[in-house]
Amino acid sequence: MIEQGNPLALQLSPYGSFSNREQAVLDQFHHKQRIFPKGKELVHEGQAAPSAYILYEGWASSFKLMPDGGRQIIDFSISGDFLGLRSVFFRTSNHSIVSITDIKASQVTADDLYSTFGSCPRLATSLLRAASMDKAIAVERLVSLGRRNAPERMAHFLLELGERLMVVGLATEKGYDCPLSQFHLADALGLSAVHVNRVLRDFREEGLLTFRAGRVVYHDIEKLVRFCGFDNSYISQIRRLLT
Amino acid sequence: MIEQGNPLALQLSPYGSFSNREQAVLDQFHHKQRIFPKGKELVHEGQAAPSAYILYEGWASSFKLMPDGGRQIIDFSISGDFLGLRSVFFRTSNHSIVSITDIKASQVTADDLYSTFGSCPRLATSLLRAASMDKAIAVERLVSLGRRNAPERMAHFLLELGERLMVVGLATEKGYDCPLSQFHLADALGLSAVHVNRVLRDFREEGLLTFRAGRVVYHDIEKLVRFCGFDNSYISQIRRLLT
DNA sequence: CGAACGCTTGATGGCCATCAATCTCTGTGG
DNA sequence: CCACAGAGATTGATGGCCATCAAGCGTTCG
Repeated sequence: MIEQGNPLALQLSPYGSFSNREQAVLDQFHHKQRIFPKGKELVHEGQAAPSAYILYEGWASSFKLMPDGGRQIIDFSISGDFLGLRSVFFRTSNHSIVSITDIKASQVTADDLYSTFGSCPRLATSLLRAASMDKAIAVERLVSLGRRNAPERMAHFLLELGERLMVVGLATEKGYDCPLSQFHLADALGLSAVHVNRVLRDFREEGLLTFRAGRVVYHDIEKLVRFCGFDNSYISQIRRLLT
Repeated sequence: MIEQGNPLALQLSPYGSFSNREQAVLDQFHHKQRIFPKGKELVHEGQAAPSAYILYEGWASSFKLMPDGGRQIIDFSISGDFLGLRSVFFRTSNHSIVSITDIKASQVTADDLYSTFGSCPRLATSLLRAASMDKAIAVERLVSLGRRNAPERMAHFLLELGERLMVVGLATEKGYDCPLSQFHLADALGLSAVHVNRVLRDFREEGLLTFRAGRVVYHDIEKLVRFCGFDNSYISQIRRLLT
């Protein structure tokens, strides 16, 4: 029942399988996809953004700029994620969204969404659940920034990312490809890029994991999990249903 | 059209006025309210929580406990807020919710919600919007923890709280009553209680604001706003429509 | 009246930001 | 084909913000 080539369906499918009609709506979104180049600003903070996006391939980041030029990355988006859902309900978004790599995405207007809500209420519920998980991730990031030190933050973040990528088939228990720079990590974890570098070096020297040349390789994933107290239940609820 | 005595209606009303029928549904929730004592655990992390709550009076906090005994407060809930919406869609919640004061709240079951969605789709949309704003607040907290120092965090937090309280008529431009201890502030802002104390002392000595004996009094609110770069647009969208 | 809780202030130290310099790699234009 | 620029990675030195430890105070409540 699940179309393998549709990551959005993959992300939503754990919440129940879809009827033909619902599948058709999902595929309709899927076929409207376009290509956006790396560095393209999809949503600008403070500006009206009448449409959202479904991301099918590539990476994007949502962030907020500080008056002093600093940047706080709220989240990274990967294959199958919804972008800018918030900006559909409010007039303006409170953060910007920019593609990190070239991406394939389809634009979804507010009207698309509202009509979907009307004709396929179960899809609406699925969306709500996806949004809920979105918030769960934000909560975990909050905990990281508030109560974990730099190495714990890094470990937790990289493990979480791996779990999310595994849901859409882009990671194994060995590791995953990751186009993020150390600056990206720094801005997401509330650290300086210099310190990110040191933490990654320590991880390498202690045989925990290697992040190099755009690839994350686990060396001792269980030690990592223990070290930062990673509990994947908020993500694996999904995976358990998939496999 | 707005019933003055129903804070939930007050919080949702900015998104459009309600029909009689919708108002009736809201009032139905309103009349099921019960009293819970201070310190009551409404939702326990990791446990099934089949129902959510609508808070009508008093304060609550949602938080996550760390393995080392530390605590990260995710958010405080005030009059009119929805509690544990997440735990309705997932089997388990990823954080606990405990009342800080005695509270009046009504329990809302998952079935209540689903049937509301069916009969009053505009209420469903209102809820989605409320949840969206919830996330906006989480995002602001993320930015605070990631990129602001202690005094900026404090100022931003107290201003945001004031704006939220003003929406439900519990704050003026002079200040507001606030039952939070310095430990609460510390656990929300990712600081130690000792440092919270020092920051508040500095605010007092510099004539910015006074937080004492359960009351926050602004002395120079504009300087505060400038100091931490507070932008209330994500909350005031609501207030502007109310007044 | 003692205990518990929250608030307050001082002293010490560690984590991580900041500044600065070097190195690699990639792409680009002369 | 090479020189050059620019982005990202790496390492060292210095210092500041804030955690931690410790002690004393006021208030509330059983």
